[in-house]
Amino acid sequence: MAVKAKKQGVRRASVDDRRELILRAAVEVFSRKGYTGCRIQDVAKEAQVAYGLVYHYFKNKDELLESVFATGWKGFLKLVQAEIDREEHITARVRGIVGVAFEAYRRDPRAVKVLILEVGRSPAGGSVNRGGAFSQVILAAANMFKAAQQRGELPAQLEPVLCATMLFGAIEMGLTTFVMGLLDKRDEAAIARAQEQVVETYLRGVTAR
Amino acid sequence: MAVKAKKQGVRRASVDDRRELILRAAVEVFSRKGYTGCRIQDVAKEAQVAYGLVYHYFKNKDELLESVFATGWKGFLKLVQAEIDREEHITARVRGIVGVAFEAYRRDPRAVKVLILEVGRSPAGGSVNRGGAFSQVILAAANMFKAAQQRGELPAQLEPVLCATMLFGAIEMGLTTFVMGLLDKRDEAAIARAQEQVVETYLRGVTAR
Amino acid sequence: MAVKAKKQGVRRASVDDRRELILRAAVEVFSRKGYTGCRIQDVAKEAQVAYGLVYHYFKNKDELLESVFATGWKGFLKLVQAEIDREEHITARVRGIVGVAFEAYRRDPRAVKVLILEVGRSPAGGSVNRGGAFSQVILAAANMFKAAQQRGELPAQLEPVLCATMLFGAIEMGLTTFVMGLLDKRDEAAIARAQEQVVETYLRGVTAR
Amino acid sequence: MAVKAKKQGVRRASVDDRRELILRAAVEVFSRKGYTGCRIQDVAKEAQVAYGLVYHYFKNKDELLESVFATGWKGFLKLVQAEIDREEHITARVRGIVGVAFEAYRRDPRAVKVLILEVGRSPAGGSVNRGGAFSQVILAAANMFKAAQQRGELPAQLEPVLCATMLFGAIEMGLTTFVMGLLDKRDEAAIARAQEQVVETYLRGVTAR
DNA sequence: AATGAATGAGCATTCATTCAT
DNA sequence: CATGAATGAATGCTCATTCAT
Repeated sequence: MAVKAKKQGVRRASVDDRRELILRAAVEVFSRKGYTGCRIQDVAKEAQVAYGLVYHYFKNKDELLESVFATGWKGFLKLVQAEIDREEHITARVRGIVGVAFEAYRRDPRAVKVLILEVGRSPAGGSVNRGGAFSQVILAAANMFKAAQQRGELPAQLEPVLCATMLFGAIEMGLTTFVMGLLDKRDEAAIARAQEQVVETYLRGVTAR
Repeated sequence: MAVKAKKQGVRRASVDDRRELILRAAVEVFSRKGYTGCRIQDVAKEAQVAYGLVYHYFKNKDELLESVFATGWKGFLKLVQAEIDREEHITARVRGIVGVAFEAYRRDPRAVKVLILEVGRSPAGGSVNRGGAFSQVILAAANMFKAAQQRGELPAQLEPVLCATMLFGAIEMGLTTFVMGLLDKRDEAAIARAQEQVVETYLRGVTAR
Repeated sequence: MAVKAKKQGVRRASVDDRRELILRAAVEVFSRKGYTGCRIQDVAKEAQVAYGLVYHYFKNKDELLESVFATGWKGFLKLVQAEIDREEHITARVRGIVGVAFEAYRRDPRAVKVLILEVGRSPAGGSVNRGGAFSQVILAAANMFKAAQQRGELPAQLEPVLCATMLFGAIEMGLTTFVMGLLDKRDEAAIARAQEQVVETYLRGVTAR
Repeated sequence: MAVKAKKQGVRRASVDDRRELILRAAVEVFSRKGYTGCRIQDVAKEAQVAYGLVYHYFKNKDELLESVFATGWKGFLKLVQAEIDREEHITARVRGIVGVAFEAYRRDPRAVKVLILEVGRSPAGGSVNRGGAFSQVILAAANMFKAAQQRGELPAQLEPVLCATMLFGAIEMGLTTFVMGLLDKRDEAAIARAQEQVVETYLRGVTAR
């Protein structure tokens, strides 16, 4: 029985691996060629699997790309949520959130590039979910800001939703500076400085009176 | 000859009208369906001109979309540049730039939506030019910040390029809040408050020490 | 103006020709390969037009095949209707209808083969219309039989709808005998005898008491 | 050994059950989606067996469908043959054949629908066998009619093959009236009347002089 | 300049069939 | 026997672009 369980485990793992393999390949191709340029064939070739297997794991192209977002976003969301839930002063939480984002970029810049450049773009169908995923983070952060206001850690007159969108706007654009090549993405120190400046500027902006 | 000249004048005007007509139609369709979903046929139908006429005025689809950006961006850029060139304290200029962006949104939300959702996000081909257009504004603003630092209006330790990207990030996300429906886009007062908050937060962030 | 009208006429005619050309080609391929085996490419090749042109005139494969039915059926329907409307004894009308069907077979056996072998078969969508077209004839004939009953030309206890379906069933099977090769389709005399037998048997069946 | 035999017996029965199960599922799906729309996967799902198991019992899709016909047809054929072989007047035999067909419809309308809508109508591949199955009944009936003519029960000038095709045409169309919804398939009395009319009309048609 | 019919390469998607487990 | 993952050829359909009128 242990053996059988193990076998099933292996099989399961194998299945997950395959799916994961294709997903990774999709991220790769997607980040290189963008949404439109990404052909299923390229993904299959990149993953070194047969053409039709992609359709074994994903209903269609849209769902595949959807999953790319969902997966990448889910990981990010989880980490961000952990920072949001941290029982600390709002400044520490904001620092944490920015840190999570920059760390993600350092670890897998291509995945972040996809998330940054393609979120909100797509044929009608998918946009809902992606927009939804994005909204989710915004609203979670907005709640965090609202609570902070009630604890007196933040000026009451600020609109929490705007605080949230501006935070992620600052992060996004901070990273975009590297993604677009306006600053050198291989310069670790520059990335660190950018992170610092995003955090400090944002915090001063929302807290200083 | 006068008659002929007049005729030519009329014709030219007519030509420009046609071009303009198609361009406007492209913005319309583009904002509705996004880059990928925008078919030449849709544009022609929207402009109520014949299919092939689009190819008289634009070499191909890419050039058409390129022109959409160029035109929309050119107008925006001109106004932003005017604010950048204004001989005033950096805070006034920043206020001006944010004002220009929000005003543009109030006047033509669809065009702004296109600019926001599609700029810098595109299949390989056009990215250069569009990215270029975007970079242009960033770099112009970066220069403005650098000069402001030299005049002592801004802390010297800030990276000017990041100041610029963060400014536009804040603006973009401020507007995105409405584009994505997180805040009510028909609520004029909310838009005004958002503008105010974006400006104030940003300025406090970069100036407060 | 006359010239212009002529030109337009020519253009129209040309357009109709193209459509017609493709339609004929579709009948040809369809009768050879059946519904499933009929590839758009084959139709295009048969019509000697470009692949995409088929989609210029027909929305998709289904609509093309739909049109094949509609066209073929329309012609048949018109002739049958003429017989139905003839102001004569029911026996003469029935004779006329059978004559129309057999004549159509003599003239274009392939088209009749398509009509006979493919009616009622197809992906869900199309079947409705084809079934509808078929129902139309049945119901028209049923009305004819009902009127005949009221004129006392036919026993009152017969169900008119059944009279109609049985008539066309007799015709269909009479022709099927040749389509399936149970009787020699090149034997003109055999066809004539079959027509005779279908008519006589059917009429005796419904009239004799 | 007894045990083994028993086991084999059980296995055989089980095997037959499995085969039968798949066959039934095929009829089901086939009647719902038609020849083209019937995917192996659908059949497997309907039978609640694994995808590949279908290929243990049937060489390929064609053979599966072939078997559907063969099985359904075999049962029908057997009953029809029994009526054909009955040592009675031709009218009684015809009555019997019609009765068999209508009874089959009452018992399993879906299977009859498949037989009616798909027999003799198919892509090249399978047509031979299916057409063959159909021809078989026709020819058997034709022989019956020929013998009846020799016994003087039927006019000699009738073509026996045509008598046979017309009989099955009348039956087919009588049932088609319900299959196509021209008459209410839930109205038992209507079905009975239809059967009556088909028999009487046909018999009067072929016998009355 | 204006029209829209014609072209065909490109791509997503399906599905019968095989095969390792 | 049983399973369902894996394969890839086949094909419908789209849409940018050209061209005759």
